[in-house]
Amino acid sequence: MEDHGGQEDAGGSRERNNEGVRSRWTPKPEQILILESIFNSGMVNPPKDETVRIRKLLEKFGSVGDANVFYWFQNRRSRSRRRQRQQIHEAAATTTSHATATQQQQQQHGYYQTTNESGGGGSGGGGAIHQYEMSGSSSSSGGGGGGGDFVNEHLCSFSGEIGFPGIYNGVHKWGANRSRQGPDRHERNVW
Amino acid sequence: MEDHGGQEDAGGSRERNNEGVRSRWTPKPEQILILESIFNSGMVNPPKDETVRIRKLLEKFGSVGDANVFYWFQNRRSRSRRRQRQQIHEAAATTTSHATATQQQQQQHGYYQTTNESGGGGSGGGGAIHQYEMSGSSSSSGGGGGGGDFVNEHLCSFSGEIGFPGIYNGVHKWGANRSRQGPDRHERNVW
DNA sequence: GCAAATTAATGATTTATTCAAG
DNA sequence: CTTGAATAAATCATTAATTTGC
Repeated sequence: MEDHGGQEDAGGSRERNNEGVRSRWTPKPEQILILESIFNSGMVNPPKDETVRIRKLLEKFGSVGDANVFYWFQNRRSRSRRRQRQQIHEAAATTTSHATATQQQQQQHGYYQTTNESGGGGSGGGGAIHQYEMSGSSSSSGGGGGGGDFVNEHLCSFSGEIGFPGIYNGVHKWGANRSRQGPDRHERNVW
Repeated sequence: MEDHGGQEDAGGSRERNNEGVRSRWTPKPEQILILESIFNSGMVNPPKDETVRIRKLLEKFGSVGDANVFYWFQNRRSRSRRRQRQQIHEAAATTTSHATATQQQQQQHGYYQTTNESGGGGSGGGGAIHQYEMSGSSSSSGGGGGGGDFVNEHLCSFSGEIGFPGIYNGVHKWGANRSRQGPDRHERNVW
C-alpha cells in the first residue's frame, strides 16, 4: 500500500539538524490545497489575524508556523506576477501585432486582489474587498471567531469535501482565539 | 520612574488607531545612540536573537518592539548603501579620471559587514564575518542574558550612562562559526 | 530497480522601492 | 525632508523530480 501520506514528519516538524542543514517546511498536499483555495479566492495577502487562522487550520494537517504561511503567500504573489509578466513578454515577442498588453500592475497594496491566474479555473473570483482589519479594538475580540472570518468560510468548504485518505473531518472550533495581550505596537508588522 | 521629560508616548506605546491611523515608533535619542553604536560596530544585520536582546535593551528607554528594531536596521542599511552609491556617483561625476570606482557590492548577504561609512574615521574595520547564529536555546529571556554577548557588551557601555560613544572598536569575536545551524524550522523568519 | 548526479520547484532571506507619519 | 513601516523583486538554499548509469 502506498501510504503516500505516511510520512508524518514531512510536515516539517522535524527540523533537527545536528549537521548544519536547515530543513524547510514541506507543505502537505492538503495544505497546499487550502492555501491555493484561499489565494484563488482573492485573499492574496492576508493580514496577520487571518494568517494565524490559516496557520491553525493548516496545522491540522501537519506542523506549520505562521511565518511559513506568510512566506507562502509572499512567494505565491511574487511568482504569480513574474509568470504573468513572462507570459506577457512572451506573447509580445510572439505576436507580431503592436498590441502590447501592458498590464501594469498598479501595486495597490490592498489585501484582496482579483487573481487573474491565466491557467487557473477562475473558480473563486471574487471579492476585491478592502478589509484592512486593524487591531481590533473594535469588537474583534469576541472569542468565538468574532465576525466574518474568511478562513471560516473556506473551512466550510472543506468540511466533508476533500476526500483525503484517512482524514476525518471533524468540526473545528478554534474559538479560543489567542488574543494578543501584548502591547502591539504594530499590528501588521513583519512579525 | 524616570521622567525623561518629554513625550512619554513618543516611545510608540500608543499606537491605538481607532480611526486607522497608525502612529509609528519614534526612537528616543538614547535608543538611536544604542542602535547606531551597534550598527557602527559592524553588526548591520542582527539575527533574531540579537534583535530581541537589542529590543530589550532599548525598551529601558521607551516602548519598542522587535519589529521596530528590525525595521531600523533594515532602513539603516538601505539608506547607508544608497548614500554611498550617491556619493560614488557624485565622485565619479566630479573626478575627471576614468577611474570608475565600480564598487560592485557582491551581495554578500553576510550579517556582519565592514561599515564603510564615508564620514567615519574608518576605525572599525572589522570583520565581515559570516555568523548565522542560530541560537536555539530560548534562554534569552530576562535580562540575565545568556550565551550571546554582543549586546551585553554594548550594554556595559551604557550601564549607568550613555557615555557618548567614541565608539571604540574593540575586538569583535562574535562566533565566527560559519555553520548555519538552525534547530528551529524557521528560526530567523520574518517574525 | 536502485542510487548518485542533475535539474526543476519552491521555501526562506535579503535588498530595493514605495507609502505615509512627523 | 527625514524616516519608520510595508511590500515587491531578487536571490539564496534546500527539497522533490528527473535523468543517467550500473
